[in-house]
Amino acid sequence: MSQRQEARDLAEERIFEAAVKIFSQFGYESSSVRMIAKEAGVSPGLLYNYFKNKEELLVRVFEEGLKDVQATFRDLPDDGQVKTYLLHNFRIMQEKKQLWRLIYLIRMQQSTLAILGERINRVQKQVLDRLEARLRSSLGDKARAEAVLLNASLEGVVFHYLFDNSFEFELAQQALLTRYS
Amino acid sequence: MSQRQEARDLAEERIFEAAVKIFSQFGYESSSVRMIAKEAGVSPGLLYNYFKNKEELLVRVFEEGLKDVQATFRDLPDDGQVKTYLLHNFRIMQEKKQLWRLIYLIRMQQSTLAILGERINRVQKQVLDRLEARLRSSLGDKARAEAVLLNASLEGVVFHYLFDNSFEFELAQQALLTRYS
Amino acid sequence: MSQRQEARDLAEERIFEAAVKIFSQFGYESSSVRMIAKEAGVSPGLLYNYFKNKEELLVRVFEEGLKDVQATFRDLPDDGQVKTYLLHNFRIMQEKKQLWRLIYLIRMQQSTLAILGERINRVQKQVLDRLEARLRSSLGDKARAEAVLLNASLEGVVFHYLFDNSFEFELAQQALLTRYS
Amino acid sequence: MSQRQEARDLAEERIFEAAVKIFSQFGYESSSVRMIAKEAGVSPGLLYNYFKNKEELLVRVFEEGLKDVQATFRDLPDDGQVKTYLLHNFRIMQEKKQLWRLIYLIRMQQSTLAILGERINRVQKQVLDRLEARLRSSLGDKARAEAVLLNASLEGVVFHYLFDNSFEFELAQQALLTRYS
DNA sequence: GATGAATGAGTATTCATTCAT
DNA sequence: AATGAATGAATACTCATTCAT
Repeated sequence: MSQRQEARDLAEERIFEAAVKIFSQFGYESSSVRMIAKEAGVSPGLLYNYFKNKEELLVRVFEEGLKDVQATFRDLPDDGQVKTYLLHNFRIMQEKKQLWRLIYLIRMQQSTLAILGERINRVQKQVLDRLEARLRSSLGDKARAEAVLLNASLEGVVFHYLFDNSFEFELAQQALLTRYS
Repeated sequence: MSQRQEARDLAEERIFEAAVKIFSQFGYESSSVRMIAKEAGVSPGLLYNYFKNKEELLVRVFEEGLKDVQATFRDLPDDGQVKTYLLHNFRIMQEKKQLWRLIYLIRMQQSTLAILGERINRVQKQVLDRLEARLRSSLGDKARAEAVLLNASLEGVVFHYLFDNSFEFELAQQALLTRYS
Repeated sequence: MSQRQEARDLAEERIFEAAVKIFSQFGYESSSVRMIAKEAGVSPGLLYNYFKNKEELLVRVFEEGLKDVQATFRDLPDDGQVKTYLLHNFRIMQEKKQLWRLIYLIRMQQSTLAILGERINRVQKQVLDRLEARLRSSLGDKARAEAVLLNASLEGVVFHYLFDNSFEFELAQQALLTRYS
Repeated sequence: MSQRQEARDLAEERIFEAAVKIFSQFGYESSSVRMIAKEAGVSPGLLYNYFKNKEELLVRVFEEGLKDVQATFRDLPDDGQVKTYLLHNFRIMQEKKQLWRLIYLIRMQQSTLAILGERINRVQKQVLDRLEARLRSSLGDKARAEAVLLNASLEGVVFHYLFDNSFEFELAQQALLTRYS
């Protein structure tokens, strides 16, 4: 029973990893279930033992990925400073590049946003609130505006890092970190 | 003859507008030729009287849009200051919302980047160089790094404006403009 | 009135020639009405002023072509000998290559044969009867069998001449003519 | 697993047979994938589980058919005489009527010749060379010309047998065999 | 649990034909 | 007579999904 459960988990895990890889590479619509199954080394039919359909697979991949990122954030030592927050972001962005690509793709696609938009909005709000809190002490009532801008700036940097291969990331990183030291 | 030409222009224009709308809403892959034809109020076959294929339609939409944006930029009064540049961007972003959405979607999708990536890279480089030139006088050799960061920040703001409907644009805009006044 | 008639005939003639060329090159199904119109230098719509549809165009082309061939035959001096008949065939085959290709294509295509099969059978019978008559004096009651064989042989040579570009026509021609001298 | 394989083989076989039938009846271009699927009693999509595309289906049908014919030739007792060769041809022509129709259709259609012309030319050359060898002993240096003519004559007979339902095959056959006895 | 054969609706594109001009 | 814009059905092919094994 336990063995069977493990086998199940193994297959599910492989499908999962494959889905992250394929979705992040080709986007939701251009990724076929067959491609994911092949990448996972299983038959196309097996996906439907674990996921109701392609859409649910995307949702689950997104949810798990988000949990993963949030857990990583929690585990990193945090002194509440903005600089530390930025460094964490740059680190995770590099470690979970595929996942981040996927999250951005989902945020921009009407079809996927319809499914996951609500969830994304909640996370955005949380992120923004925490960033505002970090800025509050030094900036006072300008903290909210600066938080909104900093969040957008950081996402702009991440966006370029993920999708623009001529992006001079080091320069942007240094400039941003210097500003918050 | 003149009536012919009018009919031609009208149909082409309607297909064009429909393509901008549908592409920017769903992205290239998820937009079907049928959807575009329906939106334009014509039969699917008619598209091929005006555009060689779906890909050429995308390219034309992109090229025309870019030309339009560049012309608008040229027509706006410019004192060479960063603040003015930002204001122009915010203005165009709002006026050409659909087009900008489309450009972002293209930049993130492998299949469309394969078609238009080269063109986009050239524009990116040009934008960056001009931004660097504006910053040169006040920042000296830190101008490049700041240009890269500012460009990313601006794009982050645009990104949120376009795809995040809970985005507090006014706050971000003020914060950014204040910094460069 | 007469001028108009001439104009009509001119356009019809050009469509005709174009149809022979295109049909014989690509076959009936693979030839598009647009291709024929383009080749004729007229608009696609004009075809339907002269021909009810694509099928009727084929039928008319075939009929006219056949008439043309038969007229040519009639005009050539004939001494009633088999050899002369063969020479006439080789000559026309070379002069009306396109037309002959078309006739062969029609004879082998179910769709076109359904339309023209009856007509073709009648001509075949006529050809065969005349050939038999030529052979009667020298061969007596074996004339029919020899006529059937000779006709098939001749058509085999024509077939290779038309569709097999590695065919050694000169050799075959000499061998056949020698046999009937 | 065995049942799987049986199902596979059965479906593939049915599609194959259907393709032979439809292709030989209508030719390549005029045969639609739908028609073939319907004839085979399967859904159109299933074809692509067994054949990469319509063209590969044609190639496979052609190659298999040719192999089959060549094997039959090899298995028939052969004394090296022309008459025996002719008899073999008449026999196979009758047994593999559909296949032979298809081969003739392929040879006359530009689109299919582009695919299979090379292969067909090689076979043609081989056939001709062997025929020449059979004739060499009795005809000497006229063997080549006679081989070319005989081959064309034989093909003319086959052509009429396949595509002309008023063809008096028995007469032609007797006349040809008599000549080489 | 796992397979992969099978389906059928969907995709981009072509094309004979019509008809207002 | 002549045009060519417009249509809609047809084409080859793909793909998410189901289900017997």
